[in-house]
Amino acid sequence: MKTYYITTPIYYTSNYLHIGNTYTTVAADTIARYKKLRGYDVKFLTGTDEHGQKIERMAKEKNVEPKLFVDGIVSWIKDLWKLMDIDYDIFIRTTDELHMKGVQKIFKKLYDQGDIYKGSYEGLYCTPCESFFTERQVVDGKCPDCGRPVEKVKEESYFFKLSKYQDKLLKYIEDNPEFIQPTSRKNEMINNFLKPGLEDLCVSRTSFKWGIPVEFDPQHVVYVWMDALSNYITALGYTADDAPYKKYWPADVHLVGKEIVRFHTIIWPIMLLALGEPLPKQVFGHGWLLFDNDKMSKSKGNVIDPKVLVGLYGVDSVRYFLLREIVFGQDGNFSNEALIQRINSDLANDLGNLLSRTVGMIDKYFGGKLPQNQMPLEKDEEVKKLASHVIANIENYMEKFQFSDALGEIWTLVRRCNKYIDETSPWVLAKDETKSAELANVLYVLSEALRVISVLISPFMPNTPNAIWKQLCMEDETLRTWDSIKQFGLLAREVSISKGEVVFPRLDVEKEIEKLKSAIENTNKKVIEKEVVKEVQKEFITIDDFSKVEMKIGKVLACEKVEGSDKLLKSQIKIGNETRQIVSGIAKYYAPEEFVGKSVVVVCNLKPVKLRGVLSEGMILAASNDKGELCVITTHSNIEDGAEVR
RNA sequence: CGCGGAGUGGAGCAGCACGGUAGCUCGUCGGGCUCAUAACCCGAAGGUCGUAGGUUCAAAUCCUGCCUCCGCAACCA
Repeated sequence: MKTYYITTPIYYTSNYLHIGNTYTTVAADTIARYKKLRGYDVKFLTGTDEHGQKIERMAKEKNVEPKLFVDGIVSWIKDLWKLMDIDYDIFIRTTDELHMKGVQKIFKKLYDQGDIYKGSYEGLYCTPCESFFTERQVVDGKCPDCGRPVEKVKEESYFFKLSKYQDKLLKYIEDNPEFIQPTSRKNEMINNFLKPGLEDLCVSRTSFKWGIPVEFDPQHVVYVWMDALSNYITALGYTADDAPYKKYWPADVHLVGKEIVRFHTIIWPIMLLALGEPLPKQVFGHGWLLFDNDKMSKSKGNVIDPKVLVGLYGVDSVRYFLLREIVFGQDGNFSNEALIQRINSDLANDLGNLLSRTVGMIDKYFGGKLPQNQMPLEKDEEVKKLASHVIANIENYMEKFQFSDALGEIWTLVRRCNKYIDETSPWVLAKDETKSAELANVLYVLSEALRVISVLISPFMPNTPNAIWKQLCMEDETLRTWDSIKQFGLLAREVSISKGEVVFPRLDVEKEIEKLKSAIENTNKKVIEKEVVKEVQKEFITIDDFSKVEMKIGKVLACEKVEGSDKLLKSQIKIGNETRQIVSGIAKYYAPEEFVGKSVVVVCNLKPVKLRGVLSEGMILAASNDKGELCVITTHSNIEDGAEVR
């Protein structure tokens, strides 16, 4: 059996995913389902990229282990894929043992053969933020995050010799026009990066720990791309013997967003060239999903949470919209109006209604079962002919991932069926007893067309076909295959029906838009980070664990706002015979002057950290709720500072 | 001259790599039908294809300049 290996990018687990990530994954899922339907042995890979400084830092802020932090996000993501009916075969996490081992081996191999060497990385560093920035990122010589000056810092790190392979890669790209799709992106890569020449890539870091250690130099962790990109082969057990790797690699297609085409068409192929492995057959860089023609971003508060949409309209509607509305490869636009309109006109009016009227007539005119005696009409031929055209066209479009066109084809058939009803006017036939055989035929043709349609939409919309099959009592699974629909008329003549729910109820446009708008706004208001901690699984600790935390009563001697921050207060706290400086994120709830004199609970043996560049030697305990309201813990009656809390 | 994308009837998009009647969905207007989810079917109006030049018998499509919008620039799909 022919194999087909398709991948999505692995998603970075610093936050929840939005509709854009969902878009990529839905597209990949649709291709995977389609290929399965066409008889391929498919492997569909997705997963998560879980390392890096950003995650290390976020976890630290939440006071959880990085692994625990990402576990929370990963389970959220897996839920999302379940919700979206994503039928992946492998879910790789970069924290998986299999992956980490694989990356270490790859790194070592490249080092041993001289493609990775030790050098020093010079970059612009912002000490309070503990981050490196590129020259382009820096704004007027200042850190783009906090606005403080950055300084040039040298750090020992390993480099990967991209330049060594650039000519080989250029040749490969030119010899394989299908490799980078769409073509416009190919030109971009060649002109923008390959022709000017590549710089060697920094592939290790010593400035943080949350990553895969370099086996032979554990000071270093493997940096970003070498870690992330390797997933496509480690997931198949690249380094193990007789692994699926041998069967499925090279990948048939890596589906990626346009912003990471570069990594997938330059760094990744060069890694593979260096390893002596075959290159993926294709990297497809699709466009972005914009919101009302604006880029989605958290700061703009216009991020669409797919769970909200699915909650309101169901998976199939959302998947249909994404794949129909947007030309794959180009940027597309999400808008509430467009979503509602698509659902209404295509799904409710055209498809849902077609099913409903067909089933309704079989019920009304024949008591729910068509008679054997049927008489074909001339008009049938047009429907049949169109059906086979449509199938052929879809096969064409799907090879090029033109989902929108493929769906458009299906809908020409749906519309043709509605027209066929008009042309044959079953309600007229029903009045004339001698026309009973013609009437039965009309309804048979419609049922059969619906069977074709149901199979055609199944890669795009995994649930709707079931509803159709149920209403048409189509239990025979051999009638649900791709090959079976190429023959019009396989469905048994005596169609029985069982009336069911309306598959896509018609929506009241204005009401729905309002509803959608407020639902989206509400979810965006929620402070996302708050939830992360909640979702991290709680485990029991023992009294010994608890006693590791040293807490004492402290008295606030002085307190002031931390400059450049609207959340932080810096307090001098007397704890017995020592005084400590502690920074806490409570400025929104306490004015510095009202905070002075309070007795508070201080965690004393917390590792000191710098917050906004200000040293903090401990933590003041406070209670906070989901609304973000906050209240510092204080004492009920007088007790001297320095007293232990236990 | 950093790189790339976009500019097509009221809205959203296709078409452009291989020049030759400007297509689709929604909306608007008119008509038909009544099986159906006030759904369906037919018809009509509406476009100097951003702009200025060029190539050509012929340009939305190829070339050049300009204008406007957007994105990327080594961890946003």
